[in-house]
Amino acid sequence: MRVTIKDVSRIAGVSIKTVSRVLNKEKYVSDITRRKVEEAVTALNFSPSLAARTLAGSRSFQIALIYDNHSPYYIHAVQEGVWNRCREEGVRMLAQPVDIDSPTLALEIGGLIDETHVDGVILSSPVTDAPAALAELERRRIRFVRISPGTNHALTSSVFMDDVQAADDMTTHLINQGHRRIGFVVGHPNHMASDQRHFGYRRALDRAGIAYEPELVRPGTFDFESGMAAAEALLKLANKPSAIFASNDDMAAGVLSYAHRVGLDVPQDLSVAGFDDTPLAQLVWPPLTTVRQPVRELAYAATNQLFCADPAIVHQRLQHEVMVRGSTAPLRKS
Amino acid sequence: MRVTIKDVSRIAGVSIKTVSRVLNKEKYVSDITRRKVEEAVTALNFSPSLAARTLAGSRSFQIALIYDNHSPYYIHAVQEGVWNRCREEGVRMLAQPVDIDSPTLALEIGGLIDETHVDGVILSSPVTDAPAALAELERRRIRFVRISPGTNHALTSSVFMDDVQAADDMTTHLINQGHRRIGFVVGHPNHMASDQRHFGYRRALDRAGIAYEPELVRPGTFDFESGMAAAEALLKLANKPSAIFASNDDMAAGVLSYAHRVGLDVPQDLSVAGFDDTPLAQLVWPPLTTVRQPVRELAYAATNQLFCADPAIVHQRLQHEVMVRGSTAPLRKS
DNA sequence: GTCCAATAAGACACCGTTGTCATATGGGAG
DNA sequence: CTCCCATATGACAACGGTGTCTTATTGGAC
Repeated sequence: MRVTIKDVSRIAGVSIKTVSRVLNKEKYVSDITRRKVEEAVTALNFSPSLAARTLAGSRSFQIALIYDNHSPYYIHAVQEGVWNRCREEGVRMLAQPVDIDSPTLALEIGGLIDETHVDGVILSSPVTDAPAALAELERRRIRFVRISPGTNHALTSSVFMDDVQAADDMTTHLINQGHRRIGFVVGHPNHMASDQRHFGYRRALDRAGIAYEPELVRPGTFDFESGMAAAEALLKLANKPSAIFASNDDMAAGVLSYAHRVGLDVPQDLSVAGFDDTPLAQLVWPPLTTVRQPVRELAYAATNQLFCADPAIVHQRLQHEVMVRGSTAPLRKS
Repeated sequence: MRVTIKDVSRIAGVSIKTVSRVLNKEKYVSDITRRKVEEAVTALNFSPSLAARTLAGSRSFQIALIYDNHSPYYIHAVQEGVWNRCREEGVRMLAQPVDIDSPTLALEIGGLIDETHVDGVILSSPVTDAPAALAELERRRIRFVRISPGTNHALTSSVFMDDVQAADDMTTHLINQGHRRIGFVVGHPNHMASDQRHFGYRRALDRAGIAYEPELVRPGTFDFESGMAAAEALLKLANKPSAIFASNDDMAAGVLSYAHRVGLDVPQDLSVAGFDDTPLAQLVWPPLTTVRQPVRELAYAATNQLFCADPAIVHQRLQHEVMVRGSTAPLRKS
């Protein structure tokens, strides 16, 4: 029924082992033989069974992408980046959502690896910092690369951007526009990036000689509602901020929305900045000034490192960019 | 190194075939034996190799989800729905992005099936209507279920919502608010849903005795920019509409954005309605009146049908809902 | 007491590849 | 001319499970 390597070998007039050699681009195959095999493969439209290759060989031609992130945009971009690199390599990507707070996290990841024999794993933030996940992967001595890890940098290769510097850059941009009272909305406490962005904000203020005021800093959870709530709290202060920097775009959209609701004009009455540059940033009014995080590129680079033969641990930093759009403006003289 | 069924059989003191029986919940295993095996499985933390099961058996415990949709929100919801049902079934989901306009589409899908031996396939719109994809799946006699197909309904089981009725309902809602000149932004011509929503709009107008005016209908491609362009065209008409119904949320966000840009107040000067109820609908100002499309539920139901033993072709319609939010208001008397 | 069907469990081939080892050939160094 | 190594190919076992067939062992009907 199914076309197998035997059919190919019969048509090409060689042994199955030789077909296998051609398939795996091994040395010691003559050009004539190679061509015969390739022709037979094309003629029969043969695709080797991954199951058989996995069972017999030492690779499975599959890698897993493990994530627990509730931003569809982020996940989508990560999947795209990983997939693009996988496709070049002829490797399948298994996208695996998990819950990092689940007590069975390690079991799930272990089961995934046992069942699928994946050749490697990409960990997307915040799974990058789940101790149970890291321990399990270490225990199995499986190769893995992390995208934007927050802790334990020495553990594995990773790719990331400089969240501290990026938040510093954005804050500095606002300061340069004359703002002195700048509100900040912190991200979800599960994400290490939240803390880093918070620190970048503080560092920029410090360098500019502006006092850090706790009342200008509000907790958030990276979602729209928490941005709105934070905006409400900040704008009800007696001495309210002239700009609000939310540490992701969803929360910035929440700030924007609250501002509209109470009749504030953005950016004339209030400047608003976000972080991530998700497509959302350009789907709101006014379009958000935000930090572009190169998610697709990060995912692509991480996958590339996984495929890289060299087992050395490499840390690769990709460049962020401050995208200035309509939601920020110089401080109005009052 | 790896824990195999042999290790389990040794610990449990039974043959590997008996372990296999327990794993597959077959009949004719005594309770005592079953318990012994289960204990050994737990003790060794054994997960059977999917590769071996696939090769030896008649199932692969994997299904493929094939999509080509550029809306991250939509894909994310579909993946979640499919994944949720798969997890219950102990089956892995292979998420496979494709390009429906690629000349190698059939080859790619064929290769995927040959390589992975998937037990079934879920097709997400608009791959549901790509003739090359359908023909390839038919040829291989592989079971597949479609989510929101636009054509060829008799071919397979499917789940969908009534796009015509939904667009009709939304248009009727606007008419009930007093609007008579209602602009419409058509979706991407690749998607059958575009045509259906367009027809629903027209049907509602017709029933209300309002003339269908081609100048009020603009082409779009389901993205923000095309929504903005359509809004510009519509609002520059001599006799401009008092409401615009964009056939998805991204385009509605574009309409909103253009309206803001030219200083129109929504909904006082212009009502805007969308379609899909993606999270975006609540991340813009004002929040969008839109049609809720039950994407997660559709995906879940489709996967459920795939797992359903009964091979009968079933068509399942899920209910939509008009979500009235802040972007629409009764027509102002002028 | 005999027979048969239902229950319970094992032996063994097989799925479609790759890894290992054996074998054959050709050409350059000595 | 011999020897050896690089090149080229094949035979065969192995990977870790499931399908099929065979072989006990019950227990109820006659």
